[in-house]
Amino acid sequence: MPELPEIETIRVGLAPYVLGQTIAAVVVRQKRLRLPIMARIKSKLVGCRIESLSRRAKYLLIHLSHGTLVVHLGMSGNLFVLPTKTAHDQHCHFDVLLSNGMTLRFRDPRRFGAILWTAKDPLCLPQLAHLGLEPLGPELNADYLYTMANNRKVAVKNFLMNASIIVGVGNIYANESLFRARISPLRAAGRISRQRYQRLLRALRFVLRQAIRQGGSSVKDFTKADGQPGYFQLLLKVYDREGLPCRRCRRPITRCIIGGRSSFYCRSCQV
DNA sequence: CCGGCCACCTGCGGGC
DNA sequence: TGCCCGCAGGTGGCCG
Repeated sequence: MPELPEIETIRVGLAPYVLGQTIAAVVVRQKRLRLPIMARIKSKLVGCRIESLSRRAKYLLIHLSHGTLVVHLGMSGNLFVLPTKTAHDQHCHFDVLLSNGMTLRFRDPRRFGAILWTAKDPLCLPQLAHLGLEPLGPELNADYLYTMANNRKVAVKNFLMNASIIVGVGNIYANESLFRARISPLRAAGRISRQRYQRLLRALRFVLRQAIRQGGSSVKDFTKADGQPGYFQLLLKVYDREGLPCRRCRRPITRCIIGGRSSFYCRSCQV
């Protein structure tokens, strides 16, 4: 489900319900996520106030009056705000009960997500410390991509999804931005000109901003904090469109596996 | 250092 | 109807 636009949508959607609230209680039903929820996390959280929400890569950072709760949604995770006492199922692993009678709930069927807590700078956590640049941040430019790609033989799609280079780009938006930039996902990262990286960066930023504006994407089940579905899926040009006509040239969209992940592109438009 | 492969886990849809 | 297989938005460890 979640790439950068979905996390950003969740961050903005949760804010009005959780900011300024005090944590009254915490329920851990399943601590075995991709990384286990730390023992006695309740004692770290109860009594704290939620000060602000931010995002780094695909991690949501919940800044507390003492410490930071760091949430990653993996492949199937979601966060909702619901009235406390709302029924839960077997995938609702973690609840934060707030002083306003609402509960912040983490649900994740596949349990590839993670919930971390730190008293220190969360950007110093091992999971966050070595991440690449934010795609919408000011430090990133085409020269950076061109330089980092130098001599790399890996497919540009994998390069785009490499979080030590640039963060937040998952399978959907890698495919979509390469289509928009008219670059083949199979092309070696080191065989792309500076000018085409400029084009790719513009396409990536356009696609991400558009998805954020539309309230996030999802193939199946993405819903925003208020339970409304995201609508970006209506705008997908290539992802999950194998055999369907290219929106630009009408030839069928090709699917192939790159780096173990399904990839979609137009063999005519993308070179 | 780089790149390819695999594991982690559950659910769903398609084919037989 | 029901079973089995392949596949799914991410990350990171291991190995050559």
